[in-house]
Amino acid sequence: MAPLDQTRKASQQAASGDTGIASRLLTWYDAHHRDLPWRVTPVAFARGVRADPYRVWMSEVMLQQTTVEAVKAYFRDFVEKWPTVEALAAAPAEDVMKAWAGLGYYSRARNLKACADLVAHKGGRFPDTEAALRELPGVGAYTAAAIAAIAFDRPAAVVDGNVERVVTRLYSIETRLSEAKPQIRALVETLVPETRPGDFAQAMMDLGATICTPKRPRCMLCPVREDCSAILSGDPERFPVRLPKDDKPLRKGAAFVAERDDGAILLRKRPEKGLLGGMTEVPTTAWIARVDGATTADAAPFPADWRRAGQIGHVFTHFALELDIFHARIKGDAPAGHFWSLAHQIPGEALPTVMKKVIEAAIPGATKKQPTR
DNA sequence: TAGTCGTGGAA
DNA sequence: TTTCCAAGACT
Repeated sequence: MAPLDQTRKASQQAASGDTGIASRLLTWYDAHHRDLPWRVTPVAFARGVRADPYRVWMSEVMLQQTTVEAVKAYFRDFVEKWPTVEALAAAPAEDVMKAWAGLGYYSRARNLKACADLVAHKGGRFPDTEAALRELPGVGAYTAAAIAAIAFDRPAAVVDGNVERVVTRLYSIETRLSEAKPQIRALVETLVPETRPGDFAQAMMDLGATICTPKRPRCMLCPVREDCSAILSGDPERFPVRLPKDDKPLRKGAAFVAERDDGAILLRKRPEKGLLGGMTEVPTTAWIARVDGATTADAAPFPADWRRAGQIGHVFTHFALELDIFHARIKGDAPAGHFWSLAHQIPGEALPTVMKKVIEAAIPGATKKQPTR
């Protein structure tokens, strides 16, 4: 079936009152939904309970390109520290970065803070329309639709990676995913029910996360298998159709862990923009593509009795990194642009994971909250 | 529009 | 071990 025909057929079904897919999905969701810290259960929703827009927004930003399991602990920590958007707006940006450390994509944390400041300044209420939400920093098409649907019960077309997978399978969309997005959105719009659009969105995502998985989908358990085109072909894993990815280049460099006699470590802050923007690091060389790999202490930001302390590897989204680690004990004041972080402060610093690896390589246990040394 | 931006778990 | 990629946004 041609793409336009698929869309037209779905439109006719929706227009003629065939809400079968949404209906079956919601029934399944009532019985099999995941219980998540930011979620209002279907039973509570039926009693009139509505999600707190602040918590919905917080969870959606954290969940951008991030797994549910990784988000849970951070979400609980954030809403405990800052229960309201006003509380988050009143917090120092540094504290927010520290609390976000380890979750990745750190521009999200900056945008989170900027958005909280903006919303709090405008009275503390989040906008309740997709268009107005879309204007907030860090809120794109997906997140605006998700908040509108989940927090404000609006029939927005919520399209994330799960939904793309479910829809491309339902309709066996052969078009490359990057080009199929408009068609996918149009199809989702035809599926969104008048009632419970928020639960429908969450049901689609739960289906994608637990049944219609990227690998080995559990089609036998799927509530919409009778509606699914891909299952007939016997190879639903084929969808969505993606382009093969390029290999990641390797970059190398050296990192320098300077330790004071009392266990303090010399740190500095990265520029606000770019990779690991606004986060804290130990001094390092530039991370450049090189084949010799022979880093020496000559590259250190200042002279000291640098001793090799091993090597760590880390994989970012678009490159892999190998860092040679050097360790030295130094005395005196921190060089310009650097600061000493006391041993008990180090676990709470805004250190991205790669930097925790570096410090651990030189001083085992230094970044752990309960030092074993 | 295509590249940039983290991390960790699953297979 | 390697590969994939997760409730994407921004430029």
